[in-house]
Amino acid sequence: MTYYNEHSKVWLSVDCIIFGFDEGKLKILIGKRKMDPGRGEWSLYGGFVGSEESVDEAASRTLFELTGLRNLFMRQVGAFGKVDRDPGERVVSIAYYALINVNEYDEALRQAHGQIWVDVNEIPQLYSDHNEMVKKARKMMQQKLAHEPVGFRLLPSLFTLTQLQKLYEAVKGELIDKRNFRKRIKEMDFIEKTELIDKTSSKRGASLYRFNKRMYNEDPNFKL
Amino acid sequence: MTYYNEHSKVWLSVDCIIFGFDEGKLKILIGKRKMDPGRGEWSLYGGFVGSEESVDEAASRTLFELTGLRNLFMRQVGAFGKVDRDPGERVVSIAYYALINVNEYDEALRQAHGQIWVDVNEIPQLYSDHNEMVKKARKMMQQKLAHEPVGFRLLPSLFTLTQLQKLYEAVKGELIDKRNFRKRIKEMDFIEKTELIDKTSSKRGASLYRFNKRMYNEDPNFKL
DNA sequence: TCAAAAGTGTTAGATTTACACCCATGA
DNA sequence: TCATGGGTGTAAATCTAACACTTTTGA
Repeated sequence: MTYYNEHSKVWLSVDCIIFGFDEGKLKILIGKRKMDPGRGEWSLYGGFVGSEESVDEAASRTLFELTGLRNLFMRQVGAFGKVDRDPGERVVSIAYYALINVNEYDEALRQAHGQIWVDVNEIPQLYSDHNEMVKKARKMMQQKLAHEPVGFRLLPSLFTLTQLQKLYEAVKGELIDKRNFRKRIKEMDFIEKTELIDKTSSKRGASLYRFNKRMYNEDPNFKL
Repeated sequence: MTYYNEHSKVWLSVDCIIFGFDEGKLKILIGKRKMDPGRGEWSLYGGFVGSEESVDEAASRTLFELTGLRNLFMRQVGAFGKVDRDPGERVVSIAYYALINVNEYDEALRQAHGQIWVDVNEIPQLYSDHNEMVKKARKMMQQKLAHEPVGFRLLPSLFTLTQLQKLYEAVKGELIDKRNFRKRIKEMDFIEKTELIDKTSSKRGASLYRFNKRMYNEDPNFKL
C-alpha cells in the first residue's frame, strides 16, 4: 500500500470493435455517444473495467451487454493511453475486437442500444482515438483470418462456398479467383460439405458447407 | 466527473521485455524484485504510468531509466489485467518489448539495476504473469522480424552476414541454410556491403554490412 | 600445412497464379 | 429459352528447399 500510493490511478475502459458480415460486406457496430464528453459523436461501444473483474472479463461482459451473446471470438487489440484521449478525465482504454454472426444478433437489441452496422470502408470520424482502434483491429483481424479459420464466426453455421469467398474478399479487400479458392478449401478437411442445398441465392442451388471444429483441432497447416 | 466516479480506478504499470543478441543467443533482461510484493523473485523491469504521461511515454521513460537509451525500437505487447495478477493491489500492466544493441548498453548501468541477460530459452519462473508477457512478446517479435527488417536494432551498425544469420536463427529458433540466406540478403538493396573487413571471428575475415534506412524507406516487399 | 570460417550456383519440387467453359434451374 | 450463379482442371511461372566444394589466412 505504501509503495503504490506514490503513484496515481487511472480509469480503465474497454472498447469493442464488433465485426459482422452482412450483404457481402464487412461491417462494424457503432453508435452515437449518449454521454459527455463527446455526446452525439459516433463511437465504439465500451464500458468501464470494474474492480472485481479482469480486463478480459470486462470486455466479455461489455460484449454481452450489447449483443446478448457469450463466448464470442474476441481478441485484445491493445491499450490506448494518450493523456488527453478522453477530454474529461484520464481514461486508458483497452480495445478488443470480436466476430459475430449477424443472424444471431437480435435486431431489436441492436436498435435498443442505438447501434448501426457500417461498412468498414465507410467509417465516419469517431470519438477520440476510436478510428485508430478500428484500424489496428482490422489489421489484426485480417492477419488472424489469413492464418486461422476464424471466418466461420462471421457466417451462419451452414454456408455456401460463394458466401465464404465473399467473406474472404471483404476481409482482404481484394478479389479472389473462384477456382483457386475452391481448390484450397477442398484440401481443408475441416470444411465439410453437407447434403443440403441453398436455393436462396441461385436457381440451381449451392451446396451448404459446415465448419468441423473437431477435425480442425489445431491442424497446424492452415493458410488461406 | 459525475459519470466516471461510479467506477473504480486502477494502478497502471508498464513492464519491459528487452531483447538483446549476445554470444549468438537471443536474451532478455531480468532482475530480482527489490520491492514487495514478490521481493526477491525474478521479474521484468517495470514502472508505473504517471498522470502526466501517455502509456507509451511511460514505457519509453522506463526503458530510458534502465538502459540510458532513447528512441529504442519498442512495441506494445498488450494489457495484462487479471484481478489478482498483483498480490498487493489492483494493478493492470501494459507490456512492451524493445530491441537493443547490447554493445550500446553500458555494463555498469546494467549492474547498477541488478539486471542480467538470460537466454530466452532458459528463462526461470518470473513474478506474477511475467512469463506470459515474455511468451507473447517473443511471438510478436518473431513475427515482426519475419516481415520487417528490425533485426538490425539488435546488432552493431556494422555486422557480418554470419552474425545476421545467427541472429535470425536465434529468433526463429531454427537453422537457416547459408546459401539461401545470403541469396535473399543480396536481393535487399537496403543491406549494403561496405569495404570494411571484420577479422575478429575468422582468419580470412568477413565483409561488414550496414543497414541503409533510407533505401529501405518502407520497401513494400520485405520477407525473410 | 591445416583448421576454421567465408563465400558461392544449380536443380528438383512445391506452391501460386492465371485463365474459360459447361451446368442446373426458375422465371 | 435464357439469365443467373454454381461448379470444374490445366499449364506456366514463381518461389522454396536441398545440397558441397573452394578460398583465405593465421597459427
